[in-house]
Amino acid sequence: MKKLTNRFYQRNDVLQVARELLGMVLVSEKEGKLTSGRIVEVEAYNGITDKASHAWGGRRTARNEVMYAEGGVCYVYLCYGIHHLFNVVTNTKEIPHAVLIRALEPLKGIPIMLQRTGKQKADHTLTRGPGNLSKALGIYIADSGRSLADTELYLADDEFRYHTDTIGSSPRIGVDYAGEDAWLPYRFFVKNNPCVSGAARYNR
DNA sequence: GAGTAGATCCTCT
DNA sequence: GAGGATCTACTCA
Repeated sequence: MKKLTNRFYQRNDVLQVARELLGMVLVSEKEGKLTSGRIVEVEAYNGITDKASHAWGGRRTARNEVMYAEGGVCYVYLCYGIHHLFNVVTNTKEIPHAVLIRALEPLKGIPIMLQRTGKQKADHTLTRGPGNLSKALGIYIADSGRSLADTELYLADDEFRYHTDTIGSSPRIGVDYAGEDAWLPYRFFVKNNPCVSGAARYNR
C-alpha cells in the first residue's frame, strides 16, 4: 500500500481528485492504534466561487486558513457543535479547494472503532457519514492543518479501483443555504454500498 | 420508508 | 447572538 503523494493532491481539478479518492484507503495510526477504511463517498468544494464552501468569495478566517495551504494537508472543523468533519485540501497555495470525506467502508481496527464510537456491534453505520467516520478514526480539530504525509493520519492506494459504472454523483448534502450552488453534482459515491450516507433515493 | 426534533458549541457578524 | 458541509431516536404509516 502506497501513501498518496503531493502530486496527487496538488492537481487543479478538485472534481477529478474527489472522484479518484473513491476506493482509496484512509489510515489513522493515532495513539498506536491502527484503524482504516476505504473511501466510498466524497464531496468536492470548489474554492472561492462555490457558495457552499467555507472559502466562498475569498473568505479567510482563522478557521479556514488551512484551506489556502498547499494541497496535501487536512482541514478538520466542528459542525453543529458535535461532529468533526474531515477534509482533504487540494490544489496549490492560495487556491482553497477541498474534498470532504463523507463515508468509509471499515477495513482494519474495527474493535477500536467500536470503542471510540460507543457502538455495540460492527455494522455499516460505523463509518457512515462524516461525523461518524471522524469519531471512529479518532480525528479531531487538533488534526486540522496536519500533513497527509504524516505517519499517524494519511491516505493510501492499495490499487483497488471501483469500476466507473459503480460510481454515482448527486448534489451535495446539507448545503441548502448555498442557493444555486447547492444543486451542483459535486458529490460522488459508490452505488449500492451500505456505508454511503444520505437517503436511499440519492444513492442510485 | 418518511418526516421531525433535539443535542451542543465554535465561529463569524 | 445566530446558525451550521450532522446524527440519532422517535413518531407515523
